[in-house]
Amino acid sequence: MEKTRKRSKKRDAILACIRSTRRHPSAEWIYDRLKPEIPDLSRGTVYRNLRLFLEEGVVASVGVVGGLERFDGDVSPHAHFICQCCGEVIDLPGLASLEAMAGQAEALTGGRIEGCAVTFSGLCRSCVKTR
Amino acid sequence: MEKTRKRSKKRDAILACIRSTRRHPSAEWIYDRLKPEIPDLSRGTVYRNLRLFLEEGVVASVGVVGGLERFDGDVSPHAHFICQCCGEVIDLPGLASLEAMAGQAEALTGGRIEGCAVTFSGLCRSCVKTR
DNA sequence: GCAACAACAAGAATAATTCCTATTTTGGAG
DNA sequence: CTCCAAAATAGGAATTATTCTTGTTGTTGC
Repeated sequence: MEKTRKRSKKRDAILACIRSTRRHPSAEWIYDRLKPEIPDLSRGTVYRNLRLFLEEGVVASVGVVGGLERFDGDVSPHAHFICQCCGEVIDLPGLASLEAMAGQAEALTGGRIEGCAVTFSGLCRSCVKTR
Repeated sequence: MEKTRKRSKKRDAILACIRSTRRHPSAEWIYDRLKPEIPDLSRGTVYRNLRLFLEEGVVASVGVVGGLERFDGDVSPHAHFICQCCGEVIDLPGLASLEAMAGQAEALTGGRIEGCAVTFSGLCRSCVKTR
């Protein structure tokens, strides 16, 4: 609404859906969630708009978990924790020294850095318990 | 050689191939490179052994670039830079505060952290020039 | 050498994503 | 409001990386 430049109800619904959850959804999850509400929604539309959002920078890709790419409506720099057991993706805001690292990386590569993903993996608290 | 517990010439060749390059190869790249040398090599063998190596911890997954998963024979903790233009993956060793971040993350999640991937993306030096 | 078992080849099967074409929706102009 | 051109979409076929299956080959220990 605020940032997207182009029209379309479905596009808006997809973006709203991503922003409405902290679950870091996959394309299929978004499709399943919106389909009842918008019966004539097709997967192609979800995939296409996700790519557009990535280009525009209004959503970010968190990585691939269990073969499905996961997205995040929060594009501010922050890290993620991915549970190898249940596949849950958890935000880790406020991690220090993230920008310092980006600076070092830019100096090392001599390129232009546009994104930064810090991802920890392991077992989340509840999966640790059940083992 | 030093670390793998099980037999097989082809398995050894695949691991040696990964360790012989800094290009962070994909499964297909490994297959293409070894095929002339080992004509009766099949893709299944490459994929299966890569999964085994991941389980054993002798190789690491760097992420998916352009739809292909990329691997790294260097499993020591270090960051990567991925060029969005040419797809090159560059090592960034010696980045400070990586372990401090892992500690913070473990405290935040209350889970068990087993892996850590720091990935910067953008344009590499040569791709910046050609733009 | 031979039995037991792990590794393998070959290609079929799977599944996420992209692509293609005809149709629909949108926003603006008359 | 109506009509038009451009943009977006539906639906499903096509693509493609990866996994799975079956029968074969190679290896190890005896």
